[in-house]
Formats: sequence, structure tokens, C-alpha cells
Amino acid sequence: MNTVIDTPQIAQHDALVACCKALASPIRMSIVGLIHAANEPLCACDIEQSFDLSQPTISHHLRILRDAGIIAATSRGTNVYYHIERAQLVALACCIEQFTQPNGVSA
Amino acid sequence: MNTVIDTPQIAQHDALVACCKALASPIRMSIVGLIHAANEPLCACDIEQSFDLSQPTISHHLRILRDAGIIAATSRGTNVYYHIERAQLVALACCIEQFTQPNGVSA
DNA sequence: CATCTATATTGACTAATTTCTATATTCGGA
DNA sequence: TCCGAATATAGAAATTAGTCAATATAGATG
Repeated sequence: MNTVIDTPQIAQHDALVACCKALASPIRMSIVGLIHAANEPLCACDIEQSFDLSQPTISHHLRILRDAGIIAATSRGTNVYYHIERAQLVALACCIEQFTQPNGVSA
Repeated sequence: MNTVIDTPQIAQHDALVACCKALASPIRMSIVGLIHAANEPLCACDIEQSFDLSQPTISHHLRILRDAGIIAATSRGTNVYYHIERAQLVALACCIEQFTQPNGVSA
């Protein structure tokens, strides 16, 4: 292990850890939950109103989620709408589910 | 929302965040990966040898994983063997997967 | 019982995260 | 073009997390 061949797996591993880290906060988990529950892109101002935190703080959390590839933003005028980006979350869910199953199963 | 009725969901939410937090470290993610790859309980000393970190540090990470319900320990003599505890991980994988799917689907 | 080995705990230190206030940026409308 | 509203960035303070050296504990073994 740990040869140069491993690089893609290490990159994948890092991305999953980053994704996990982004979700590892009650506020950010709730933000994702909010967007999911809304079933449509949510504007930053709507998200802000759901928490008792300052605007810059929410903005900061949104950026962390965005950097981790969990959400993505679309601007419309001065508003920014956030929606869930599936790929990274799917990969993470998949990885975690693997851990719950016996290893070495081909299918 | 946020009535007293929500308490169980909040507890669940907190447990999932705690689980996520425990996995949100490259070392701890690797520890779980190691145990999973081994397909059998791994002794703390074996886990220690896989990392370039001190014994107390690994012990500390193992405790965090244990507190989050991700792994569990079995003692045998002076050795302590760790295995993966499925329930919490299943719940987390499930939650994350939900986020990747449209909301409001009954089945 | 003395001691060795494996693991856990404590205490201290550094680094990272969270939050705020203040300020900047960007777009729309008067 | 100037102003107001929405969002982002910068910088600072407080909290939390990661790490190690030193020490404690618990079981095995002579």
C-alpha cells in the first residue's frame, strides 16, 4: 500500500473526509436538511432567517458546504440560491454503507 | 416545527452529526477503513502500528469512534479488539442518501 | 508478589473552527 | 449615477480539536 498507484484512492478518501467534515456541524447538517426539505433551491436570506446566527456566519457555513461540493449556488439578481449537489453525497453515503457490510463481496 | 414533539428527531439529528464528526478526520476514517478491510476485529496495537502517531493519540481517536457508536471494543487479556458497530453508520448513510433524493417520496 | 506489556488517562501546548463586527462587493431601481 | 438590499470577505476573540510526554491501570507471567 501507499505506493504512487494509490493516489486516486487517497484523493477520493480526502474528498470523503472533507465532505464528512462539512456535514459535521449541527448548523450545516440543518442547512442541508432545510434545502432538502424545501424541494427547491433556497435563497441565502431564507436560510439565514432559520437560524439565530449572524448573516456572515451563515454565509461562512454555506461556503464550507459549497467548497465540499455538497451544495451549489445560482445567482439571480442579488439573490443567491443554493441547491444540493448529489455526486459527493452519493459517494459518501456509499462509502459509509460499505463499512456496514462485510468486506470482499464482489457484487 | 420545533415543538416538544420533535425531541426524538433532534436526538437523532445530534447522533448523526456526532457520527459525522467522528468520521471527519482522515485518521479516524482510515481506522474504520482498516477495521473494515481486516474483516475481523483489530487489536489496538495493530491499529497503532499503521500510523505514525503516538499510542495515546490513537487511543484517543479510538475513543472518539467508540463514543460515536461507530466501533465497539472487546477485551481479551490485555488486548482490546475493535470492530465496527453497524447501527449508527447505517443511520448516517441512510440520512445522507436521503439528501440525494427528492423529498416527499412516500416509499 | 514483582514486573512486564497493552491500553487508557492527564495535562499542556499548538492548530483549527466558530462566531462576531466592520467593511467590501454586486446588482437593481429611483 | 447614486442608493439600498443581498451576499461575501477580513480580522479578531473565544472555543474546540489534535498531539505528545508522562503517568496510571489492568491483566499476564515469572
